[in-house]
Amino acid sequence: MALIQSTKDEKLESTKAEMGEVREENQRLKMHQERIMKDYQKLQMQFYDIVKQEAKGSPPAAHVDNQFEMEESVLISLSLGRSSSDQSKKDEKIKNLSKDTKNEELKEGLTLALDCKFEASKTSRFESMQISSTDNSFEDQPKEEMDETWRPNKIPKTLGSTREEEVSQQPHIVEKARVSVKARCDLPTMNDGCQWRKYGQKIAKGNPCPRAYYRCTVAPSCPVRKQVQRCPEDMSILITTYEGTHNHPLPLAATAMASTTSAAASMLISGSTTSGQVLYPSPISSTATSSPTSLNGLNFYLSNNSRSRPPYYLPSSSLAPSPSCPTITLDLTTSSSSLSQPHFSGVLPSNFNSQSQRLMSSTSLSFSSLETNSLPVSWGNRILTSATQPYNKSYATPFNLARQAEENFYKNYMQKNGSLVNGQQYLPDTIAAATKAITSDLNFQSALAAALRSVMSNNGSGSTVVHGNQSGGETNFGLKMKWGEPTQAINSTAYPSSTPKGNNIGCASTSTNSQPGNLVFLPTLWPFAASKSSSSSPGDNREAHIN
DNA sequence: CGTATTTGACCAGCGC
DNA sequence: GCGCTGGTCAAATACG
Repeated sequence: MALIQSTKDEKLESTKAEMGEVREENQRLKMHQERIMKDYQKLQMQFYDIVKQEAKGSPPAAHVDNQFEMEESVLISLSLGRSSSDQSKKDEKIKNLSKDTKNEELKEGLTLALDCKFEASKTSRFESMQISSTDNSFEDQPKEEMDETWRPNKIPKTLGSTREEEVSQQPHIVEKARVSVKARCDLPTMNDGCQWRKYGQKIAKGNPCPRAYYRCTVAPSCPVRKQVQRCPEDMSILITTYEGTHNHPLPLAATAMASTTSAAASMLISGSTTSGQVLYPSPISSTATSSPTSLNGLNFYLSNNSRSRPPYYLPSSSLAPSPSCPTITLDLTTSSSSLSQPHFSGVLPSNFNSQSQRLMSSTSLSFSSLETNSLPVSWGNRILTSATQPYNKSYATPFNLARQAEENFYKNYMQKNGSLVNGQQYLPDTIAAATKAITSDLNFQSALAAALRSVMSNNGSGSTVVHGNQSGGETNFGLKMKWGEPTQAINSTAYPSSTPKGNNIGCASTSTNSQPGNLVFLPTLWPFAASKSSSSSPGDNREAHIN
């Protein structure tokens, strides 16, 4: 009996102890919550202050803390190509945020920088640019292309014959390019708004991390593939390589990535075709070791830091200098000193009929406007998770009301700019549109071309800095090219031709003869969401885990 | 049970 | 021709 009693006592004691622990934990959580709420309210106050000040026409408060800064850093990219300084970018962003501004010019800027959807229908400004990709819809695409599947390894075989003829008949199509996006992401894949089905996984040579192969499943015949691989140097970095053309309407969320990659690819293509020369890059698509000094929105590197990374840095083995697949890498991981510095890395194809005459260089642009661990919302589900979860409106606390007000503010803003789908933010739109705005700019292209020519004529030594600058607040970008010592001479032949496809993410074709200065495509920007995919939030995308 | 993922097999390209 | 490698297929398996 006494034994039973003592056992009960023990249980009681242990339960009490457990309760105590739980209570303590509860207290800690409460404190944590209070702290978060305080932070939030503080941020909110700052936000309203800024909006208020903006309404008065005065500059925004200088101080922002991390959270706001993160948001800001995202939005900074909205003004890429438009403003010339960080402060002006901030101002721009603030202006953008004050949605009700009557400033038409500002609206134009917004449209230019933000709104993929608007711009798709807006043909005046970039008419010359909007060629195939926006039009590569069902109606305009030849049926054989519609049904065509991705044949990365078969490209060289098709070069000689009908393919080339097709290419010549389709001036809008540039050669096939791959766009890889390098971003920090804890998730198995970046959430780019599309639906993907995993169809394979392979261990690539030189990289212990398996490479996963995905196929777009938004439409059954969609030839778009992507490869996902972790960067072995930093496992938190995810390298996603896109290839192919969506032959179906994209969900808005997906247009973001498509636009971004397309812009990157167009830059890659236009740069190469403009120069009329082939850069045989290092087999490494590297981020530049030199930090850009030009902060005017865009920095374009050509550097010889090829040895700085192991070969497996490449997102795809086939991305090793492939004649048929020039690759550009959007590096969203660089935490540079300037938050607004974009970063691209481009891997251009070698001259495919020669022994590799190499120029140990790569092109790179940085779009790392976010802090190191931050992804655009829909790419990193961490943030998105909070965005997709509706606030519990049953609690009509001042806190919640304020939050709802702010939510509505953003919602209106995003809806106005076509970047909100089902109440969710898709910040890649931001980057995508910014990229597009940049690459759509003829000045940029000409500056790029000039820089390339300059670099070429420099014969691989020294550095060249070219600034394309258009005053009047329209475009302003810096183009910086750093050049190292090429291991071999540049081979000045044109890009090889490849699979002819209008490609919103960089796949397109030209004939063997490059067409200088011919930017051939722009992102696919569907003004509507696909019926199937529009209902799918990024969280709905089922993507397999690597490992 | 339907759909997605896994994973070994297979195929093509390429270098030697 | 052979081996290596990347990419894809498809049967088996897992999952909801």
